[in-house]
Amino acid sequence: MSIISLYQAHPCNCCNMLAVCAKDRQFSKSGLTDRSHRVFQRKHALIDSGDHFAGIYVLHSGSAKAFVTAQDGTEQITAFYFPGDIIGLDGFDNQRHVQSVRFLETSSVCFFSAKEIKSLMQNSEGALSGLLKAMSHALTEDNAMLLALSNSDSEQRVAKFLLDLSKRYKARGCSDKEFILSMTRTDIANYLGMAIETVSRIFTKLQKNGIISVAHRRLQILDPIWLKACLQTSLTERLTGTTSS
Amino acid sequence: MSIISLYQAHPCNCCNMLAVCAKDRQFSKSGLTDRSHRVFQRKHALIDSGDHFAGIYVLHSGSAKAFVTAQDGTEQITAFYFPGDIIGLDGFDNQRHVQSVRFLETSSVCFFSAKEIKSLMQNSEGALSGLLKAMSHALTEDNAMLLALSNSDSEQRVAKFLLDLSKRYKARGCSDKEFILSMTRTDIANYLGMAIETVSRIFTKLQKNGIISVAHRRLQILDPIWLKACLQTSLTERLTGTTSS
DNA sequence: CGACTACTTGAGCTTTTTCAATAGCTGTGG
DNA sequence: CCACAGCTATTGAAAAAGCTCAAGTAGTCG
Repeated sequence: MSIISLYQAHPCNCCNMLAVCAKDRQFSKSGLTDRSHRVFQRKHALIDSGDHFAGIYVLHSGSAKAFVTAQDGTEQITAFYFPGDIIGLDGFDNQRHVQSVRFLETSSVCFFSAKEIKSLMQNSEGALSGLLKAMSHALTEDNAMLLALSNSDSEQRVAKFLLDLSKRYKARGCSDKEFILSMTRTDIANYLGMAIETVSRIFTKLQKNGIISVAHRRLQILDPIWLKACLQTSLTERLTGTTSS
Repeated sequence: MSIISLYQAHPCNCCNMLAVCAKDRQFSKSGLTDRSHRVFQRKHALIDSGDHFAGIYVLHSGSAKAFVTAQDGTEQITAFYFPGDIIGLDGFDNQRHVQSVRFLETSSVCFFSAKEIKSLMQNSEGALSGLLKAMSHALTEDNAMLLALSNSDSEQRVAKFLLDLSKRYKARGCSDKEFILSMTRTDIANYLGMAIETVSRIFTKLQKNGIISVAHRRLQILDPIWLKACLQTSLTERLTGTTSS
């Protein structure tokens, strides 16, 4: 029940999260009071591909990325996580993790062991349907991403990416107009399936047209309407020759 | 338990499937004996996007495709299903389906209502972990697809697609060297995120190089080794100028 | 302060798409 | 049994989108 209500609310404020984790500690009074919360630094690994599946994590603060690795070593980022997101759902299959997870900044997570999950699921109908929902939701996200990747050009992908971030920040009570990109351009490019130079160029283009303002990691969405319009048509199509200096 | 063992085994033969569905009928002797199996014709819909989530289906025979639809009406195929595959897992989130599902040929499915699933999950630990596995597996598949879409060129994608099909047919006891493509070129192109002409050109190219033989819907993999090699390097790179007539 | 990493920008090149034309297959009806 | 319509697939040529390479700038960390 705890894991799930948390997932649905996408809470950012620590109070919610702590309440949840506190509830969890009450639930299984065994010995994981100290293990249930862990803090990690930027670039550190939460999960490595191939790791044994011990349980799932709820991101408490900070942010993280998940990626899969091909035989030739190339990596593909499959998700970015923000507070309240559940990490490690890919481990139920085969009891091993397929994805690796690294933090993008100093972050903390709350751990739920497989045993805890199992008993939660069997004792609480809400928890069960909640977990199924969470996984189902992750599937939907992936599908949306697949759709975006194969049916959109670079500009549309970047626009979609920014709007997604905006939505997620808003859901967490943060500003949806101005936020810090916790991932590098390289991460963004990888996630969106394009070259880093292309990301850079599109940022520049959007900025020149007054749709966003981007300086280093700080991003502002100046014109959400136009940004949303980018999802449909390409900028150059809509502006019939603008490119003002 | 029944749904799951079936998923893991990926059985193609009807006996296995029927046994499973029979087991299921025993389990809930209510009134769904007649509703549990349904037959559909080619192009008919099993699920439309937005449909209320009633339960999940196990494909019994035939094949199907799932796709999501963007605001502008463009569709993106997200999965192909073969006997034994579970359909409809995206519905747990929001109690509505995001994906639509259409059959590629005359097919039959076995239905498990949400109620049945719930009681199965709470009474059988195996069933629970099995369902979680199935969903987790679907996530992994999606991630693999994401990886392929953004890190491979067209040739590698087509090669991967054919090898995947081959593997899935083999798992179902069918030949992994020769099979019928139940989907159109358009479907393949859509799934792989490329133009239909590109699919056609790559098929031609692979055939000219003696790697596959393709006539209409019948496909033969003549040289699996080379096809696998296509996943790594492009054909033209490996053949240092061949293009024999 | 220097090395390093992250980011931006330009130019040529490659891949893939788009457009257009053609051919083949399927099913229907005369 | 053939002809026709409609869908499916192949092929070529031109155009576009995005990638790679290369160089340079700007923050960041020790």
